[in-house]
Amino acid sequence: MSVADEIRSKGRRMTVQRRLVLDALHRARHHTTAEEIARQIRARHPQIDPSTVYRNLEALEELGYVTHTHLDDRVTRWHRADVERHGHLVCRSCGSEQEIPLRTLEPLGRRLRTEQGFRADLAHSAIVGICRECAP
Amino acid sequence: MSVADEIRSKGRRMTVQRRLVLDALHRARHHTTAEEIARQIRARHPQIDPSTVYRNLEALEELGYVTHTHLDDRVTRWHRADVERHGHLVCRSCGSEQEIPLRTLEPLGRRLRTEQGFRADLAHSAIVGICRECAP
DNA sequence: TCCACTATTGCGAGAACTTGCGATAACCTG
DNA sequence: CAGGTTATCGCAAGTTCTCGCAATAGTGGA
Ligand SMILES: [Mn+2]
Ligand SMILES: [Mn+2]
Ligand SMILES: [Zn+2]
Ligand SMILES: [Zn+2]
Repeated sequence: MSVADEIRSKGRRMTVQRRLVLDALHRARHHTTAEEIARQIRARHPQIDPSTVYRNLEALEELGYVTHTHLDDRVTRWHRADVERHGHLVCRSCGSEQEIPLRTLEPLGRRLRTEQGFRADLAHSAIVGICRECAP
Repeated sequence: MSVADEIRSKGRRMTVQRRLVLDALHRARHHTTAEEIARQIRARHPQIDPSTVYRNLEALEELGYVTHTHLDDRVTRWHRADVERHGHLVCRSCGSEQEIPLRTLEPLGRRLRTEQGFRADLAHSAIVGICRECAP
């Protein structure tokens, strides 16, 4: 079953706008911003409103094709849901970003699960701190 | 040395606006939003611009009197720097917030420190997930 | 192939900040 | 306790994302 058929089977619709957002996420290697996706799409299709891009990212996330993470403070980063998940370390001094395997974060996940009954998504927000180069 | 003197000794100035922001943070028990602080101050001093509140929160953070955390996605929460730090668990289903002692997060902090040389600030961003009540 | 239903769109307005700028007022110095 | 320096302010405009609404266009069924 194609993605379009899957989407339709859930009572949603496959529009040209939705397809374009999905394509843009496929072309992007890593996490992109909604603004960047909107910029790319509007370069060829200026009539497509940015709000449509934001709404489609949300819809595609509900449908399970897309997720988002938060790297530095404000911006939301979007990416396909089928790429391997990983955590992020962000240096608040130099801004450098580093990926870490989820395995490193798992012990904390297990602890929160058993002690608090909380199922943590430890890849959702980057961990902020000071990187090796910036530490005195 | 008073806070005002400390601030002046760093080449900054103690204005009525800055004092009001500091007072508002002192009155607030926990994390507040910039908007809430601006609302309180403007109730008595309508001529004070919201942008002044935003700029003062930033300045007071640089000066070391204030810090911020991120609970759910969009809003930044501000609080005095001298209150005890703690982590947060936020449920993405029901939105509930729960505080957890930093002690729970410390093992991960040590691991990131030794394996990556990264000094993590694990209280800066809340951990997102599904709480006990919302889990099936 | 045509139709009715309604998910989705574009647009305008709004929320929540951010930024540039000229005016104001802290503050240090003497 | 003036006077000059400049940090800080208020204001206006810009940015990024959100939301309500009427028009449009995918869809499944006839
Ligand atoms: Mn932050
Ligand atoms: Mn998020
Ligand atoms: Zn760094
Ligand atoms: Zn919950």
